[in-house]
Amino acid sequence: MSVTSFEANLKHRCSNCSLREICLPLGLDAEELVRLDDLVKRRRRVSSGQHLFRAGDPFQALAAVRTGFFKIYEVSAGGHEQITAFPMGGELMGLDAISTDDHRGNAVALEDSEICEIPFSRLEGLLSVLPRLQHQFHKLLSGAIATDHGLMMVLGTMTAELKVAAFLLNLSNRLEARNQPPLIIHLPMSREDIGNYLGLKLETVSRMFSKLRDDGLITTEGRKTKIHDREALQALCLQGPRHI
Amino acid sequence: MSVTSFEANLKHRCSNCSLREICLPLGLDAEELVRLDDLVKRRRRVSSGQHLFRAGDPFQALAAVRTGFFKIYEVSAGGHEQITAFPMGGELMGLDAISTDDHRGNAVALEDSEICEIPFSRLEGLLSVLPRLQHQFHKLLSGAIATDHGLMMVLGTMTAELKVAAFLLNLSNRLEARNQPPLIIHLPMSREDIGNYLGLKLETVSRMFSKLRDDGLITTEGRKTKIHDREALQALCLQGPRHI
DNA sequence: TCTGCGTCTTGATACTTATCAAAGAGGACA
DNA sequence: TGTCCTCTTTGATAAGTATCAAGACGCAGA
Repeated sequence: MSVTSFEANLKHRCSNCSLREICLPLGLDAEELVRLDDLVKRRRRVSSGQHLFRAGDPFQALAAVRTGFFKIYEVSAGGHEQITAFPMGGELMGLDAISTDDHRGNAVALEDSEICEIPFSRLEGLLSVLPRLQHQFHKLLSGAIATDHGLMMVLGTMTAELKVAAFLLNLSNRLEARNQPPLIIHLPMSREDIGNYLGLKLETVSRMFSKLRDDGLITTEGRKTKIHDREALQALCLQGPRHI
Repeated sequence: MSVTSFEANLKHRCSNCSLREICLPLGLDAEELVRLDDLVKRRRRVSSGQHLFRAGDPFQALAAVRTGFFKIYEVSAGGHEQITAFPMGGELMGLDAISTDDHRGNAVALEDSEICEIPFSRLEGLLSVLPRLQHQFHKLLSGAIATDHGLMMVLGTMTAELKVAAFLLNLSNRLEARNQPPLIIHLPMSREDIGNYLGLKLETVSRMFSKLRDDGLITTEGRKTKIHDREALQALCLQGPRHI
């Protein structure tokens, strides 16, 4: 197993984490942060291509992405795979497992990554005594639902071109929320992964990248994508197919 | 406003509710049930076609469906609507609003319905002192995420015929979980609603109903649908498109 | 640097679903 | 009971995306 632990030094604490405004610590005071830090002892590296958990694994802990990128996919009874999320820094993985005590999704690192492990039963204990942490946790759960609804909207109402545009804008916005350059996107996932996520085939994804490039909205260099006209991308998503 | 209150008599208590094994009360003892009942004072009727809440409304309470059927739809910035759920008895509405303090979705009753209103800030207070209720609430939130992932799977991987088959099976399973006849489905939503939910046009939905009927899997009589061969429907969903 | 292999792009064609159109069925209300 | 209106079904055609196929590109390892 290439998933290794590394020491919980000062750099690896919620109180110092650059993602604390996005993740569980949001809104906590210093004393509460200590309690949370005490819980989130285990930080782990997950190297590119490694699974952090698989469907059927017993659920014991949530995982927050610290650095890197993951993909979460589920496999239907019929064997079809569907990627349900591409979690990045500050996002929680495993929330859907609370209801069954087993993981439903599979989590794979798309690049060398680090995660913080949050033992769930201990977290629930802490929630009871830290109302602000409880509320923030509920906000994160609720936000995950809202995010999923956003993807449903994409899957249900958009054409291939709009899906890809919305996908790039989504990444751009999430980078911006993390104070990273929002217009330079290094996609860690393949065209096939993007297609799976968006309900498209990889060839169609590739064509739509080409179309957006030909229309001057983006430039592409393999997986490195630059957004040239963010407003036009947004307008495209807003207005929908041209004929409407 | 046709949303009216009715008295909280004995029949309208979590402890006597036929849905208590599906809803928030699951796993609570008698004493805990009293505490929850105390919270869920307000029961309301919502007549067919009425909105219970709209996007933008301040979020103050969750709502549990007691009887009847709702649809939840969201409107994108571009004005496209997407139905994200058809909640029925025992299911919570408004979970996605916790993260923003405003509702994102719109809830409309598809038939005369009754709901239980759960003031959210008071609920959070109660969760802190009732660990079992807290855990059940987290399970319901988590289950909502898992349900959404199931819909993503449908939207992203299935053809029109499979989508409709999966939709009917989903309803059938939910009826069964409520001890209602699982093979007789009275659809309270239009073909257009079903299509919106599944990412299809209403004509396509109609054609797929006809196809399933011609294949002997169901019979239809307007919105009343009977499942004749549940196993075949399940097999259809499992195996995917014939050519695979 | 060269080779090999997986990923990506592009093209031609087939298939699925949307669109446009019209007729039929069902329910609400007078 | 009859009429109106909405919803549903069905058909013909168009559009969008998948499929099949081949070549280009890029990266890892020799």
